[in-house]
Parts: sequence; structure tokens; C-alpha cells
Amino acid sequence: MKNDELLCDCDVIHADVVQDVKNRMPDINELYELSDFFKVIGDNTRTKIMWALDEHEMCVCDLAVLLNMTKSAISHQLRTLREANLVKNRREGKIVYYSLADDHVCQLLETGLAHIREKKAEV
Amino acid sequence: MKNDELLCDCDVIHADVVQDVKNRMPDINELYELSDFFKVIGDNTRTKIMWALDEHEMCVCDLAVLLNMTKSAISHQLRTLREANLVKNRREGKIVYYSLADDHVCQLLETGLAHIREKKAEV
DNA sequence: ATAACAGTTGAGCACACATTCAATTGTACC
DNA sequence: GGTACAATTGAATGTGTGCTCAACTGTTAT
Repeated sequence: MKNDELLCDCDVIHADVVQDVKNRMPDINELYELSDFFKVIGDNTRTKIMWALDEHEMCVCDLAVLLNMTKSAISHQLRTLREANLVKNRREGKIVYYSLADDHVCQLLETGLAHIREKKAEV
Repeated sequence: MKNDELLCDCDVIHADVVQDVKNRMPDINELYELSDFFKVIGDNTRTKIMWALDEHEMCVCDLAVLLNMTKSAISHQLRTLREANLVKNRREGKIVYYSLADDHVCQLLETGLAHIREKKAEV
């Protein structure tokens, strides 16, 4: 079976460039992890949670009140964020406090926001 | 109708913190744009396209060959990237060449990759 | 022990979205 | 004009995922 020919429906135009780029591309699995990582950030609820936690550590209830959502919904999203190493938590009795994992995270958000504002200003 | 009470299923625990964070949160619409922006980056195909374009400007056919996908699929994704101001293009005869919109984009990807590698090293 | 409540979890549903397929546009060459 | 091909587009399909709902866990206090 010639899978390659079947999938791509065109002739190679710049074979040298393609080969060169192919050689220099990062590890394919790392790219998977990278897009998955950005996918986690790329959700409105999770973005709001992260901005909130950047201001102050909060418990699930606080976040639920702030964003006007159920504890369950918040908890599900916090789990996703935790698994992506974006937030960390600490338990104090019945209450679990969440905060951003590190400054890295906040920095990423700021850079993204800067990009948006910049592009808007250009028009 | 008391929508607030219906949605959030818990008592306020740290009312002062919640109020304080609420006051300092960025504009809600800007947060929407921000998460949408990261959502665009957070796709495996688009991530691969961006890394490729970071190495060299390429036409749709080149990308299709490189990633072993149809021109149509690539073109759809390029449109999404263009609308998010992540890539730009120039026409030369029949061929349209794509490249990254600016260094900003590459920087974001690098930061994300650094975060992943860092977290992996911690374990 | 048991009641109360913060938080978690799993299944199910509804919606979003990446790819496919088929048709169309834009440009170059004859 | 007509053909060839790069690229785009719209509709349809199938998969992924965010929220809901209900049940459950962990901790505190009586």
C-alpha cells in the first residue's frame, strides 16, 4: 500500500525545502504534548480560573461563586489544569486551596494577551 | 429569577477574596479572545504547521507533503491561523507562500515547550 | 456514630471542530 | 478560449470535550 501517495494530493514543489524542514522539526511526540498543553490553556473557563488564581489562591467554592458555575464543573477543570502542571493545591481541613503552579504560566498568558492587543492596535 | 443562586451550589467561603479578585479580573471579552487565541495554537496539525513555517516559508503543497495531508485540510487550518494573526501569506503566481506572522508566535511556542520539558525534568 | 459540607468522580449529553469530499476560484501557459 | 494546477470554500461527517447530574470520598464537629 502506498499510503503516502494516497493522502497527499499534489506534486512536490520545493522538495529541498520540505526535506530540510523535515530534518529540523522537533520530536513529533513533543509536538503532541505541546499542542495538548496549549489546548488546556485554550478554554474560556480554564483561562478565567488561571487569571483568578494569579490574583489570589482560592478554594473550589470561591471559584464557583466567582465564575457562577457549579463546584463539579470547576473541579473537573481544576483536574485538567493540575494534570497539565498549570496549577497546584494544598489541603487545609475540608478546604482545598488552588494556586498557579509557577510564574511561567502567568507569563504565557501575558504574552498571549500582548499579542492580541498588538494585532488589534495594528488595524 | 435568581439565576445566581441556581447555578452556584455552595456558600461563599472567602467573600472578601472573591470580591477583590472580581474587581481585578481583566475584561471578560479580552479573556474570551485570549482563550480563543490559545485554542488556535492548541491543535496538533496547526502546531506542526507553525514549527514548519518557523524553519522556512512554505506553500500549501509543501506543507501537505511534509505533514502527509490533503491540500484542503492544510488550507482550512491555514485560514484559521491567518484569522488569528499567527501566519501571513504572499502570492507569487499560482503559488501562495505562508510564513509566521512575527517572532512573538515562535516565542510563545518556545516558552510552552520549555514548560513541558521543565515539568518532565522535575519528576 | 452520624450529620454536614468541601471536593471528587464517572456516565451521559450536547455542542464544537478537524477532516473529507466535491465544487469553485485564481493564475499561467498553450 | 481552453487546459492545468495551486489554492480556497461549503457542507457533511465523526470524534473530542465541557457541563450536568448523581453518587461518592474526606474531614470536621457534635
